[in-house]
Amino acid sequence: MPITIHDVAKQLKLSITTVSRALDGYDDVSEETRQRVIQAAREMGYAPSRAARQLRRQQAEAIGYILPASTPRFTDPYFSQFIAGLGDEIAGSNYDLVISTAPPGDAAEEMLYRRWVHSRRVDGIVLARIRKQDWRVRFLSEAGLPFVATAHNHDPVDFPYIELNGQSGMSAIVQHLIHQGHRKIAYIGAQEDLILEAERFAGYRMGLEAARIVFRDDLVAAGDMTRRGGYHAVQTLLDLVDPPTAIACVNDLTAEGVMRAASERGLRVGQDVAVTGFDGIDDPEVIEPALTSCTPSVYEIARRLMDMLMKQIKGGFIQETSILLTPELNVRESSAGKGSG
Amino acid sequence: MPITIHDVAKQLKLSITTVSRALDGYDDVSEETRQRVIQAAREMGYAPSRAARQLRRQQAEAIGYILPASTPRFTDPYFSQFIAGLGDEIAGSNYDLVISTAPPGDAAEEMLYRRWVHSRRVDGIVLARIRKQDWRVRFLSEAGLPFVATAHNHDPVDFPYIELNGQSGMSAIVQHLIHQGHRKIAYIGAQEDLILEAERFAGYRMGLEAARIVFRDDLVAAGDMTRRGGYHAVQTLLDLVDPPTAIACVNDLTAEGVMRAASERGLRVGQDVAVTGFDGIDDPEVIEPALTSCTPSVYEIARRLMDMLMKQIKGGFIQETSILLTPELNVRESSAGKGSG
DNA sequence: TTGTAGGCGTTATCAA
DNA sequence: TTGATAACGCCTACAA
Repeated sequence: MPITIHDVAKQLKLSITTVSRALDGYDDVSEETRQRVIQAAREMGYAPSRAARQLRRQQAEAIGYILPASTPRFTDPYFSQFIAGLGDEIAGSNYDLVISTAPPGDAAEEMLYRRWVHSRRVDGIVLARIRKQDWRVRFLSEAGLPFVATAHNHDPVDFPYIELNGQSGMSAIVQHLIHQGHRKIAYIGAQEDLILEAERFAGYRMGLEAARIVFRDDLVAAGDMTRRGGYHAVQTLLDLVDPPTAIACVNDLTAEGVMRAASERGLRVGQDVAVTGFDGIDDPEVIEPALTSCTPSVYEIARRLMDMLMKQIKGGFIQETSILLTPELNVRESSAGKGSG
Repeated sequence: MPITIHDVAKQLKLSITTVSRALDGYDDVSEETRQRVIQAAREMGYAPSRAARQLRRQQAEAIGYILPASTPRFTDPYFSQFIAGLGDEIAGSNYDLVISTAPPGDAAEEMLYRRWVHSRRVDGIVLARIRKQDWRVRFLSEAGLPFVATAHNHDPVDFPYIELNGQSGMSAIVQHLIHQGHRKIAYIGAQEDLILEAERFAGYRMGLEAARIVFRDDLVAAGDMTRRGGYHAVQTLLDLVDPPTAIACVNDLTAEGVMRAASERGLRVGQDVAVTGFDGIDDPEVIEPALTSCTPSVYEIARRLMDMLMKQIKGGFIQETSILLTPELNVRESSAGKGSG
């Protein structure tokens, strides 16, 4: 039988009101009483019942995040880091992070969102992988539930998000490579229907144009944002009669696959060939050479996103509602080498 | 303003009692009434308030899992898959999965567990990475909160777990390697305070002994269950005057690091050197050669673990309280090659 | 500075 | 078969 506020009150011969307010830090309770209450609460192992407090306060004190588990075995470190960022940021408050998995676009996904909203399960939601047309956006904004997202889309509804500017970021990467002396710069992209692919590819072309380098479409290959995708996509590029000296990848995972393929062929990454990523996965798992990518990292973005959501919930008002971050280049070994001109 | 049971009752000119029971499937309500209630509830978008129901029922309808985020940027795919397994299994019920992050052994970790228990935040907990001496075990069993773990330890307390038998598994791996013709078999282990390390290492030695191969301690290196750890640990082994022809790793990630190091040195994994993992991470990210590891996978174990916990919570009694699975070998390319004798 | 009392939305007991 | 009513544990306006 768990300890309730009544037990503490009885023990101290005080009313539950006083106990409640002493614990909540109201200033209309004498310092001496407060100390006694705090002391007793700790000794008895008392913590307010979550359910009761939620009912009374009409707040769930929880944030929800639905993992887009397309396969049962998703393992992009992007999501681990994203969750870590959300978790670390929320840790300071006493809000909880509630996580569910559902395949994107699935009926189960819709059920889940509805249940969370109708049963007032969470006070806010973090939306990942926004689709071009996303019913969730309208649903949540109609329900009046605060949410933030990792990208914007073309829905008519305005909502807060933080997004890395893929175009300027990729353009900067290409210009960096050019600055290193590279002229034959390849690009490995993602699935065509993703917004981020369109933007990053546009950035790639922009970067080339800025240096008046002619676009060669044999230097473009399609991956799928996985290591494996990068590994396979790069094979054709490396087999070319006139192969690239630098390879700009749509994300970090693709770049890791590329590096693996290169080193299997005896090419030294950072010397014989330059490789760059995008996303800033800061991963102790990753092995040298360190990957040139950009900041802020996913982890950082997740933290800011959570902060933004909490402010929205608490204050009701946030200053910046939509943030388009210009990524900064984080040059490391993988693109240190000089191109062959 | 969310819809409550009163709204539904008023709309139908029924009492809240009837509505509640119609929705909960009691059989003392006429079929006609039930249909009307269900219909109206759906139309009005009614779902019972989580908080109120929890308060009344004295149940949180949630399971907790604390991610051992040693650094802010943990990214072991093991955890992604573990979470996916928990999430997919719980999805059938209307329980939620509550996830927090805390560095293992940290004060914050302890606070978190205490808060969850005292505020009756969760009905059960999944414990990962059990330590040899783990205060959590005693704490939870004293608090009477159901929990399950991914391993047992030497605490005097009995608790339900599912565990891959590290000893027999690793022993089987070593014997497999011996069968392939290897005699110089190295082992790369994990942190010493982990139970799984003790067991898997014991399995390694058992496997050698079974074939009367003399144990060489220069063939043992310590990693930390990361790719990077495997990558570094294997360097010394490969630099030996009399290097190993096969390397058994404590987990899949370590093995990936080892494969990377080997291929950088021009060694063909599966031909020049055999490498094996442990855990059965079934990861679309992983690149060839396919890694010899074992089944059932983490994902599978997570599902069974969640199932076990739910049964314990619901029924109060579970048949098998501790399951020691004998892992089956999943031989793939990485250990296909023949040893040099 | 402290105590009394009402109600948050359910579910469960009992009576009609 | 249905309805009135009492908790569940907490917070807070109001009274003392």
